[in-house]
Amino acid sequence: MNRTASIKDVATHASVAVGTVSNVLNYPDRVSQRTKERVLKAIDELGFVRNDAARQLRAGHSRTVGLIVLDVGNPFFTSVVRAAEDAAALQGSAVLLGDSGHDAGREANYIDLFQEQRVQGLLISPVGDVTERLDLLRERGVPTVLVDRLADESKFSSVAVDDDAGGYLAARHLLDTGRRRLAFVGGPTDIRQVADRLQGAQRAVQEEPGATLEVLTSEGMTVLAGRSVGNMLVQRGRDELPDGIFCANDLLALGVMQSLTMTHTFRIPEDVALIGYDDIDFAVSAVVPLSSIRQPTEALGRTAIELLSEEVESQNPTHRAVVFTPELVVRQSTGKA
Amino acid sequence: MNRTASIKDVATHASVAVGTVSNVLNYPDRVSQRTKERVLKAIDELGFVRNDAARQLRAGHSRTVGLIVLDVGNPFFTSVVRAAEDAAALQGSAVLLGDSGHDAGREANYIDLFQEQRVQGLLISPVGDVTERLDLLRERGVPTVLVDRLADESKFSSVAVDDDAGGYLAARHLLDTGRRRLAFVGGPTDIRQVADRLQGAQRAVQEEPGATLEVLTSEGMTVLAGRSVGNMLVQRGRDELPDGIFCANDLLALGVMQSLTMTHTFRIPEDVALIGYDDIDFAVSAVVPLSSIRQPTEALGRTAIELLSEEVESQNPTHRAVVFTPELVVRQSTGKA
DNA sequence: TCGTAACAATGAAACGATTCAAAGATTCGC
DNA sequence: GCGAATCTTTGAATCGTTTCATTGTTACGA
Repeated sequence: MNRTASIKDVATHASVAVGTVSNVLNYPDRVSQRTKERVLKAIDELGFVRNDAARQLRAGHSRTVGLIVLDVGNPFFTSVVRAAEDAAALQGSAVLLGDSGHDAGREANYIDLFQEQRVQGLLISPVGDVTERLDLLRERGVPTVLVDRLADESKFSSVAVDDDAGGYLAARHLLDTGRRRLAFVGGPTDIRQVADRLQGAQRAVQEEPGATLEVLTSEGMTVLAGRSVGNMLVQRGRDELPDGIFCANDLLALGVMQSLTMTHTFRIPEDVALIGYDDIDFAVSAVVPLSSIRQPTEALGRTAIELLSEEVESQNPTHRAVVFTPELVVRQSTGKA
Repeated sequence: MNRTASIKDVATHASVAVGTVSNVLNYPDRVSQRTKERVLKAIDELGFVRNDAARQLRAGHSRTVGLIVLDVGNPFFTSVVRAAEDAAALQGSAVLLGDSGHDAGREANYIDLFQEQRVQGLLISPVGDVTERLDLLRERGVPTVLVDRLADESKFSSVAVDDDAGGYLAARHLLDTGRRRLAFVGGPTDIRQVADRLQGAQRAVQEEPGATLEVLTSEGMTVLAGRSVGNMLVQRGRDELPDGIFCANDLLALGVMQSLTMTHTFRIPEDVALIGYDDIDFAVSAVVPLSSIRQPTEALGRTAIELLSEEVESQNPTHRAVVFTPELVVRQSTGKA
C-alpha cells in the first residue's frame, strides 16, 4: 500500500505496452475488446488512478480555470462561483477557487499560484486597480476575463451588471406604484455600485415631472447603518417623510424596515414603500417581504466561462464586454399604497 | 509570446546549467551571489514561472489539500474553509475547494478529481454515509480527516463540535437568567444536530428542579418555519407561553422573534427570552440583538489541517477525534426578565 | 608550492502520462 | 494462397522540474 500504481504497473500487470493502456484510457475505440477488458481489470485490481501532473506536463496545459473573487461569503459571488463551476464542468474543466478577501496581497498570491498551475485562463474580480498585474498576465498569454467590472475592451473581455439600469428599475417601480417623494439610501457614495445605482434612480426621477429624490448617505451597507438612517427618518414629521425608499442593498433596506416597523409609527407599504438591491435570501423572509433587484449571477458566471473559452480557442484576441441587466422582484414591501 | 519559458531557457539565457537554476529557486544558499543575480535577471527577463505539474511529478505528490464541504454558501462552512486555507498557507500548502451541495454524485466527482491531483490529503464533510468510499481512500493511502462528523477512531481522524454541549449551554443560560418554562424549537428531529442540541437542553432542564422543557417541532430550519412556530405561540394565552425559547438555529430564532415583536403582544426579553444557535451575522443586527451559541469554526478548520498534517507526516496511522465545545454569546434577547 | 577542505556548478536520470511512427496481426478479395 | 488494406499493438521520445553523484574552483594552512 506504499505507492500508487502507475500506467507502467498496469501495463505489466495486463501484459501490454504502456501505450495500449493509455489508449484504453483516451481512445477506447482503438483497442480490441479483449485487450481492453484485460487492461480495465488490471486498473481495477491495482486501484490505478491517473496522475494528473504527468498528464498536464505532457499536454502543456491544465484542464482547470482559475477564479478569484473578492469574498466567497458574499452570496453574490457564491452564486457566480457555482454557475461558473457548472459551466466549466460542462466543458470538462474544473475551477480552482481563490478568495482574495479584498486583499491585494492574497490576490497576488492566487495569481501566482494559478500561473504555476498553468490554468487555461483566469476569471477575476479584481481588488482595486490592478491594471499592471493584469497587463503582465496578458503578455504572458494567460487569457483573462474580468468579472463584475468593466474593462478596456481592447485589452480584456469582461462580464458585468448594469447598476445604473438597476437603479433606474428600482426608482421606476416606486414611481409606477404612485410614489413621488423618493429617497435613496446608500454609502459611502464613492463605491462605484452605489454611485451607479443612485445615478440610475436619478434618471428615473427626472423623467417623472413632480417627482423628487432625496439622497440619504449611510455609513456603510449594513443592517445597522440602515437602522440608523431609519431612526433618523422616524424622528421626522409625517409630512417630511419620503413615500418611497430605495436602498442600495438589501441589508440597508432590512435595517430601515426594522426601524420603521419596530416603532409602529409607519406602515410598510401603506405609508412608505421600500425596495432593496441584491435579492438576498433574507429578503423573502423579512417581516414585510422585501422587493428587490435581482442580479443575474448565474448568467454572469456562465458567460464568464464562455468568454474565457472563446479566448482560449481563438488565438487572435478579440475581446467582448458583456453587460447584463438586472431584474425587478416585486414583493409586499412595495405593494400599492 | 507563444510558449512560456522553461527552466532550460533560463539556464541558456544565463549561461548556467539547469541544475543551477533549480538551486537558485530551491536552495539559494548553495549558489554564489554572482550566479544567483544572473539567474534571477534571466528569470525576470524571460518572465519565467515554475511549472507546478513538472514539480509535482518529480516530487510524487502535490502541495495541495482537498476540502469538500456540503455547502459553501453556509456561513458555518465558509468560515471553516477560510480558517483551513489560512492554516494550510502557513505550512505552504494550498486548498482545493469542492462544494458537494449535499449531492453524493458531486462529492464522488471531487474525490476522483482530487485523487488525480494527488492531493496530500482530504478534508471532507461527507454526504450521508460514505463509509465504503472513504475506506477505499484509506486503502489507497490518501490521508483523510472528517469534518463536522464523528468517525470511527480506529479508521479516521475527525473534528467536530459538541452539539449536546451547545444545547446544554443554551438551556443552562436560560435557566440561569431565571426562566423555568422552556421551549425547544427545531426540526426535523432526525437531523443529528437538532437531536443532539435538544438532548443537551433536556439534560440541563433535568438538573434544575421545577424546570420544564416543551418541544416544538418545526418544519425545517428557516426563518419562515420559525415564524409559523412563533405565530402558533402568539395564539396561546399569556400563561401557557414559555418564558424562555431555545431555537436550534438562528434563522428559526429570527423567525420566532419576528412573530413575537410584530404583534407587540410580548416583549423580548421581558416576557420571553430567546436564544438561537450558530451566531450568524444577522444575529447581532436583529431587532432585538439575538443571543446565540457560537461554533468555533476557525478552530475546526485549523485543527482539521493540523490533524491532516499529522497523518501525512507519520506513516503509522494513529487517529484522533477532536471535539470542540461551542461558546455562549449573550446579547439583549436573553437579558434579565 | 602542495594538499586538502569547502564551496559551486554541472548534467544525466527520474517522475508518469501521451504521442506517433513503425511493426505486427488480421481480414478480405481475387 | 497472395497482396493489399485495415486494424492493433508497440515502445521510444517528450514534457519541465528536482536530485545527486561528479567534476571543477577557490582558499588556506603547512
